[in-house]
Amino acid sequence: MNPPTDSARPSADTGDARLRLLRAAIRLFAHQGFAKTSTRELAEAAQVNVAAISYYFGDKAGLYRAAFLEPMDPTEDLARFTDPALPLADALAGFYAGFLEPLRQGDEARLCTKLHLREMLESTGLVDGGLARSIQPLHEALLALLRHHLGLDALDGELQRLALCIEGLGVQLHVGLDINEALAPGVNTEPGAIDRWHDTLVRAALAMVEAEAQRRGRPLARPAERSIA
Amino acid sequence: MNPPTDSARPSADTGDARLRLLRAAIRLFAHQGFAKTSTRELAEAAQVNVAAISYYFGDKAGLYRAAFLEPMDPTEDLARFTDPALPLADALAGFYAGFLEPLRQGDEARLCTKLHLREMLESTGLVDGGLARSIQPLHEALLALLRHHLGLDALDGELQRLALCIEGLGVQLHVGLDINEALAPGVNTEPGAIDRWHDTLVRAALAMVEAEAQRRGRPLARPAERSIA
DNA sequence: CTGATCTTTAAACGGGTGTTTCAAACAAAC
DNA sequence: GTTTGTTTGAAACACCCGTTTAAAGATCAG
Repeated sequence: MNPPTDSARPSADTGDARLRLLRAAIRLFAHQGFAKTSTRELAEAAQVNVAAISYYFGDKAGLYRAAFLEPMDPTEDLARFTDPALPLADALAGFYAGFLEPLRQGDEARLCTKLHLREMLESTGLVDGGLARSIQPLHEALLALLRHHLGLDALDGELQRLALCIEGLGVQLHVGLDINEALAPGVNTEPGAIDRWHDTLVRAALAMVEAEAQRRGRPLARPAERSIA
Repeated sequence: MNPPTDSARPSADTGDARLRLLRAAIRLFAHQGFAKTSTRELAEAAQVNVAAISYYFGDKAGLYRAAFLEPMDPTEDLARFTDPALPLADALAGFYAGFLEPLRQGDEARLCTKLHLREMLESTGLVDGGLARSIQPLHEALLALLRHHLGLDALDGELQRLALCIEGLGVQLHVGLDINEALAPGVNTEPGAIDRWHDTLVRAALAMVEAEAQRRGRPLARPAERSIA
């Protein structure tokens, strides 16, 4: 009669249906989006009655929100590169590590980021502030990092575009996971592929930042030691 | 009511209902995707009866296919940068021009590319080979360009990743049109924004290619004042 | 055991979906 | 003017959607 809320949930052992539903939601929503995923499909995938959706999450949108917000911890990603003492190359490596770590882990984490990416590209409007909470801080932190290493006081359009380009490289990896594999077979699947992508992305970002520093006639505050083998 | 106000229209063009439907399809499908767009919504937007969809295109999927394939001409984009005589910077400028031109034109072209991008990201399976036909040749051409300017005979993973990064920058512009504007207001809308994006992208790609040339110890045919360590 | 509370079940509801129907309206050829 | 073939319009069809309902099952304290 009284649906349990997220805060006051009964013992964990009974929440089996809830958990299965949540997992199925992450998978299906990530794969085919919100509109193309029906409640009956979700219920069947989770081996749960359709009514469980409204029972545990209110409605389909509530389930989507729960699946979306489940594992969000933006502060963790930020900590990897915001330290101003880090050399630029290391900071960029930390920045992209946040993008690549989900790929290293199992399908669960990968699907989670795919879900977030999907929301970013075509916002459903169901997750209020989900974008701002996860992306905006990352962007601000990257801007601060670039401003610091470029020795700039103010923020201008070129810096914004540079930041968006650097972020775009990371986003592209997830967004184009399938199509990249189609264009260049093995680029994502061969052993050590993720490490190679990491190196490539860091080098690319580094080159962009250095080129920008040169363009402005302001050499990098902390010249990154190139380790050319 | 007032079905055709243009009663004087000659019947040579099979009625403009088909065209209006096609235009509405491009707009609506690009904005909200296939699943979220209903046939009645399409008909109303085109000021056409619902039956016209099945009459002209068979069904909703047929209309989607028609809207998707309508203005596809990949050869035109290729011609902009495949000339081996072009300096690298000019070739890259031509490469990105293909991405940016739709942004310069009206909404029609922009929505068209958005439709293609959307299909690329979450393939509906409705357009058979639509991806391969439009993207694959671009990728191959870019690979050839890079191989030429880097003086490489063979094709390796690092070159593939470099090409995907360069393409990713162009894709990111369209994919992240809305979110980029949210993160950095004015970056897409201010006057001359597209020209600035063009410069930024070309510089970024150039920096990536030069860094790769340096990494391989094979300076570009047209080296900058960078000293080789 | 009884009774109370939480969970799951099957069926049903209203509404929206893609598609089809069929008759009326139309243009052009006879 | 009549006929013929085509284009349009409103309604109807069967189906699937998200959600709700009320009853049955499960769990456990007393």
